[in-house]
Amino acid sequence: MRADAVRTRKQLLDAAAELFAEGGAEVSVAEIAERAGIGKGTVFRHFATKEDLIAAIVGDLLDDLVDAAEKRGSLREFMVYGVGRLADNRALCDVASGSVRHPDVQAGVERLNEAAQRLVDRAETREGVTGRDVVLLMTGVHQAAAPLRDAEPELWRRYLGFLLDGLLDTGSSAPHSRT
Amino acid sequence: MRADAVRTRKQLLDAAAELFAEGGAEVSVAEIAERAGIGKGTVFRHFATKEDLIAAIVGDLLDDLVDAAEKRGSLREFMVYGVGRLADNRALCDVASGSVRHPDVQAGVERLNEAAQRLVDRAETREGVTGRDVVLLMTGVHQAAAPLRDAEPELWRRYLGFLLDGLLDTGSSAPHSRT
DNA sequence: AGCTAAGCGGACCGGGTGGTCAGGTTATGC
DNA sequence: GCATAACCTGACCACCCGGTCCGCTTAGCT
Repeated sequence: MRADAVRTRKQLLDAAAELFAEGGAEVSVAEIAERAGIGKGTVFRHFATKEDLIAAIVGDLLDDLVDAAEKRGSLREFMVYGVGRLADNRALCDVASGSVRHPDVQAGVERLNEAAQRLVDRAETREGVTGRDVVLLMTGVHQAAAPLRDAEPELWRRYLGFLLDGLLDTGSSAPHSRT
Repeated sequence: MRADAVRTRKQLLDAAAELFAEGGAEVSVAEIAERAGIGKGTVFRHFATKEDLIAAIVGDLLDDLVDAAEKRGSLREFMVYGVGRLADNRALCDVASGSVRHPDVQAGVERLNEAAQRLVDRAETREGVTGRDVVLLMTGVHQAAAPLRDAEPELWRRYLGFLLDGLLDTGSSAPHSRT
């Protein structure tokens, strides 16, 4: 790959990551190209399809979450981190809601489910809770708080608290204790 | 209003209600007109804008939920009913996710929040829970289960159970409180 | 320096959208 | 039955989208 192509590709990926984070996967290719300072045709030289570009961006986000699942100690910590990421990245919300059907993305979600499962195995949760449940419920918590994202950006923490009290089977802290 | 116009309007509203329920608010006006057996121009004779049509349909759905909140005894029953409605009506999901900005719809949501508040007042919930929280959390529960809507259509019941255990402060069957 | 292929840009294409309008049709009051 | 206004229609418009393509530029090897 030629040196200038590498530079161009980086500009493209940076712009796409930024715009997808702000506006979700519906951001137009033209807009991304403009932000990257390149032509629209160039976008399709690097990625055959818009979906492929989305998959490249979202794949990194999912990898980051998998890392978090493996490095963070507790299920609770992981969920706090995960919902936080959902809250500041709309593209992640799009994959969570199933509107991104790219195979790479689905594989990434599968890896995330498995990583979450490992956390569940180590945690004391209600009977029958799976890693997949945890991942889905994180998106639910975020979606609930999303309409007030601007007015109350920290609302999801409260909602995640409600859920965790119903989900975790902690012998220590009583479920309904404040914060 | 002329008699034939009344009939036409009904056909339009029926078709729109059906299609919005199945496919959400993104269903095209052309599609609605076709299903109703009328011309596209006729749609705009009855509703100045597509948003107005959506608001008319969604307004009825919200009224139904307000009725449910007033007629159902318990908060739990209401939430089961509400999430069930979300599960079988995509237009309702769209208003829940905030993608419908019509003032009539916002007013409807506000009425729903108030009705939910009355249920909360009568229920034993965790401190500080509001009717608005309840409405938002219903959408969250649904959104969490939505990606598996086809594979496991009843999944939301399980997730709603988790949430209710964290939300309700039932003196009788304390969920996990080993106190 | 010069050759060549890789890289780039933006006009262009087909398809789909919400919305408009001139002109034909029909219900309804008289 | 007739006049007329309300009503309906579908061709049409402007706009936006993802994706293509060809002519121009330029990096990099020799």
